[in-house]
Amino acid sequence: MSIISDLSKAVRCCRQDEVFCEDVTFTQFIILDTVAGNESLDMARLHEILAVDKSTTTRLVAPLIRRNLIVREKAGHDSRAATLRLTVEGKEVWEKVWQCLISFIRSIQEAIPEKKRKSALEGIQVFLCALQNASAMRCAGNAGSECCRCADPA
Amino acid sequence: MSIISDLSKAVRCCRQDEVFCEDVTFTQFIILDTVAGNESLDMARLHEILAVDKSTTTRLVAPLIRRNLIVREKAGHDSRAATLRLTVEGKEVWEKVWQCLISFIRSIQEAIPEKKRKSALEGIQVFLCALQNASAMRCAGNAGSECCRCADPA
DNA sequence: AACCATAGTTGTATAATACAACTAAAAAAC
DNA sequence: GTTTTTTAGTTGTATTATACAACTATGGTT
Repeated sequence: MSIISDLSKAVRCCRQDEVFCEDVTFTQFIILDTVAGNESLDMARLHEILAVDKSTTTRLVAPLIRRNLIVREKAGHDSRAATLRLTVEGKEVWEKVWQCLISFIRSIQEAIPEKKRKSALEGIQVFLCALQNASAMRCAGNAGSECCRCADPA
Repeated sequence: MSIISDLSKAVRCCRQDEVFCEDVTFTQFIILDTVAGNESLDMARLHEILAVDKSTTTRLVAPLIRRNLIVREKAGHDSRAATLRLTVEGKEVWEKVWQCLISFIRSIQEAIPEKKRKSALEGIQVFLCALQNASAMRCAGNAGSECCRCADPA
């Protein structure tokens, strides 16, 4: 139990620099990073990746558009759909935050005794898989249960 | 890098049942649990444990008081200070959510191959320590740096 | 008595998130 | 070709968590 609360605290600790770098939140960076990995990206694809409500995707992208880090265009195949691309400024910001994050991750790795690094990374991956599976199972398994109300699993 | 984003996603997955159980969020449960572990608890102690701003502690506790799960009293030693206690109803809700959580944690454990359980738990603990250390170091180490703005480490 | 520090609250604000309802476009059914 | 259904994304509304600044009231120090 304390692991989950520690997990939650650790992630908040991480996100506490909510204005993470270049006035970009961690979630916003995830979006920049996802869009950077493609010439352009469908909104539909983005909210699949983010695993949030479509409305949330719209809200998360809006400040990045407002700040001219991302530009939104009509998709060729469907006028309802939109595609996203990084602007020149968006690429610059993405690079800067990326460097920031790299050094942060490096300091995490350096804080782990070298002999334990491999098993730590394996351990956490196994745990995260289990956590996600358990969450998915809980939603499905408890469907209709009054005890728990669940959103769709990611 | 993807570990941190997976971590963030996993914790959100966990907290996605934000109305976790009995209409209590995960953070609210943490508070109930912390208060339950003591006959009564100082607010000052609570916000040390939560590692958030004092104002945030006030905000987090308010809905629990409003719903009569927690009661706030003046501390004996200092009229400015407040102490918190669970009500009878608060204890009932705590027990219910606790059971919920226990079965959730059990399903996480069951989702991990038995042979890997010990190393997974060790791995994640090592990682979380490193993450928290890295966060603290980053705030301290970068003090004054324009690149990163930091809140106080936890 | 005056000044400083502390405990907690309140005003203000941001970020993330979701549900319901909506518009407009595309796909399916007839 | 028309009608109905589905889909992509937006908007209204709302909650939760969080922090900074400023505040009041109380306690501690000089």
